[in-house]
Amino acid sequence: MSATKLLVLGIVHLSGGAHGYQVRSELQSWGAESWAKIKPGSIYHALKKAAADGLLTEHAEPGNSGPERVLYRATARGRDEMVELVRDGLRRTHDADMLNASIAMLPMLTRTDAIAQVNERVARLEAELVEQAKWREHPNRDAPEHVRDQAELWAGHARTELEWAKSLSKRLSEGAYTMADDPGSWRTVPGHLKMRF
Amino acid sequence: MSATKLLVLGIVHLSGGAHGYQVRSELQSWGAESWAKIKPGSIYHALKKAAADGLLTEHAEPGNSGPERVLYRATARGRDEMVELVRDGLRRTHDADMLNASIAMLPMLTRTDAIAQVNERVARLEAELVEQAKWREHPNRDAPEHVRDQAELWAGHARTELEWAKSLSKRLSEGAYTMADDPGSWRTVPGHLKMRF
DNA sequence: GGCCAAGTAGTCAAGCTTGACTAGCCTCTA
DNA sequence: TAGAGGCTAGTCAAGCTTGACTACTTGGCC
Repeated sequence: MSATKLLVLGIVHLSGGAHGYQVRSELQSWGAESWAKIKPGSIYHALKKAAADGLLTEHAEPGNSGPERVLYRATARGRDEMVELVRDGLRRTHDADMLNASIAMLPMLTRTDAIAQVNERVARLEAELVEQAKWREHPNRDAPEHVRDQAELWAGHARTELEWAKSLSKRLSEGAYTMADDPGSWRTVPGHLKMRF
Repeated sequence: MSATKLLVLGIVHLSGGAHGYQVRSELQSWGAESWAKIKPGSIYHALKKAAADGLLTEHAEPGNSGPERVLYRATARGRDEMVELVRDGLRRTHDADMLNASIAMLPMLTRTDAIAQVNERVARLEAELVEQAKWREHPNRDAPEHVRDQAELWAGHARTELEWAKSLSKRLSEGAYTMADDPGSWRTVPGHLKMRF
């Protein structure tokens, strides 16, 4: 699960530099503990790891008020890696956490790129549904009955996701959201103004 | 994620004693690596942990042909704990892995119990959908636009799951599947015959 | 003025998961 | 008949996640 990594990198990028607790609070205000199941401990770990990997830089800040804290800033490599993670998360099926995280970080992509990735997802879901329908005609004798039944649920989820992805693609085409290449995006608006989109 | 624990305990119970590789193969034949994302390493770990916790017993078997191996058998406490895990997984929303694992182990429950748990899930999903609809009328200004959009996807999944759970409940009421209290269940059929339901 | 609750900021050990690796046996084939 | 490849069976270190814990500050209330 690199959803944690994606979200943590994303918040640091969007806010133009942040310390651990800030990342934690921001994710909390997005309701991310519930849909991404991220606990505080993981956030601090992910920040340190990303810094060790050269995706973020660490600046120790003496606590002006309150305890000492560490400021993290994005590096160019970090941004590239994160954009790649978002693209991957949009395409990859069977990974709800990554999808959720990627949606949250959608405006990191340019509009055309985002549309391309979402369309790729649509294509994959359609292919998997075809595959699954085939499987249902020739069920595996080894798998018990209720395991086959479970496949039914998965197919339902896939159809829901398919409709949703199609409508997202459409909305993006119609100009919804402020994407990376739009005026007023996180790339063109200075630091502390970014967090309130 | 205790889905691993549930599946591992479940296979050992259903087969009436198994060694690690057997559990691994059985899960593989169910396609469990894909829907439960379980890797071999986790299986061996889960078996050892369960044995340490008194949920399984360990019997070293000298390898008659091939390497040495360890036989695991279920204990009474292990069965109780597993039944509780299945019930919990059926009720708990927001945890796809547990739900999948619980469905796979559905016949561990008695029919009336299973129906009760599934109905509880239905009730919870309905409540959450109401909650979510309320939230959509008064969206949180702090959360960016696409995060709200993501909620849309979740609602879609919830509706799919709701329909599915209702139909499962109905099928169970109509006598589908061989449950724990039915003749021919895993509780009444001797050991090595159990794996082919 | 003093004390408690809540907020800020983060550490740490323990536990689970992952991916790569070991090692013996069996079967087929050149 | 030697070797490759695959199946059986499992180990292990490294990495990620979790939950509990520390410590300091601020604000409010009696």
